[in-house]
Amino acid sequence: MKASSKDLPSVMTATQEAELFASICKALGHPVRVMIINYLKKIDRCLCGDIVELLPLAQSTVSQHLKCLKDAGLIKGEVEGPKTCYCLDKTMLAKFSLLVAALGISTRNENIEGDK
Amino acid sequence: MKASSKDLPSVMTATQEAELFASICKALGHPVRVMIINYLKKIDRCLCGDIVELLPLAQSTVSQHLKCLKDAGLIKGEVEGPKTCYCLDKTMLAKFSLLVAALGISTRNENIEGDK
DNA sequence: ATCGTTTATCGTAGATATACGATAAACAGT
DNA sequence: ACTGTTTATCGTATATCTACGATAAACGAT
Repeated sequence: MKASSKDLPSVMTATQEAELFASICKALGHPVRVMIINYLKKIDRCLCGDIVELLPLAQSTVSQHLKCLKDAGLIKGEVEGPKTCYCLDKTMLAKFSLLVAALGISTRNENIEGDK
Repeated sequence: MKASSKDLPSVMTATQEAELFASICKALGHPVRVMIINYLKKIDRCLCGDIVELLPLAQSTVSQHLKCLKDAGLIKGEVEGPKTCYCLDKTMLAKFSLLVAALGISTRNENIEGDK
């Protein structure tokens, strides 16, 4: 995407919020990563190997998914010797919740342009 | 040894909810599509051409993004002669809201596996 | 029927994503 | 130092995504 035009209407500007929201959604856009998030929500913290044992995926693949979630800021990894302990980053998840709320699904809708 | 997909714990099962959530997130995982959603939220309904005029993208590209959002169920397209009028599908957006709420990072820590 | 408008789809090129095995790196314990 | 354990990263093959132009399809109006 080019998105360098400054004369675009504000809704169509690639705002930081839209970018952040899209990047989080992208990270959550794979079932395995959603499952990992759900799993972490349940057990609080875990090692990469724990997930490898639970999923029919190679260790390198799981590690890659974890990296994806970590790059998006959704989880944190704390190195403990040769192991890495992962947990949810609740700050980012809360931020995500706010962004979704800002998508505003209410039945009300205000007309900004006035007409069409 | 690895568990076969039948023995996976329920959190690690590719539930319909996880699949649905991931597919919605995937559709929202591109800034342009987020902008389109925001735009639709603002003006309620619009044509493909309206968006083409606002973004530095080819018509075919915009149409592709619209198809992506439509396939994910986030928007509806209503054919009006040679034109197609797009609007948000608030039902799906509400569903998305619920799924995000289920991710819920707040103090409440309920289990989302019950499948409503 | 023909023209103009609008949109969807096709074909395609280049970039990302996703999976894997192999390997390297970082320790803990002998 | 050596071994075993755990994880990250590299290289790679395949698939999907993203963008474009060209074209087809649908329709209203001449």
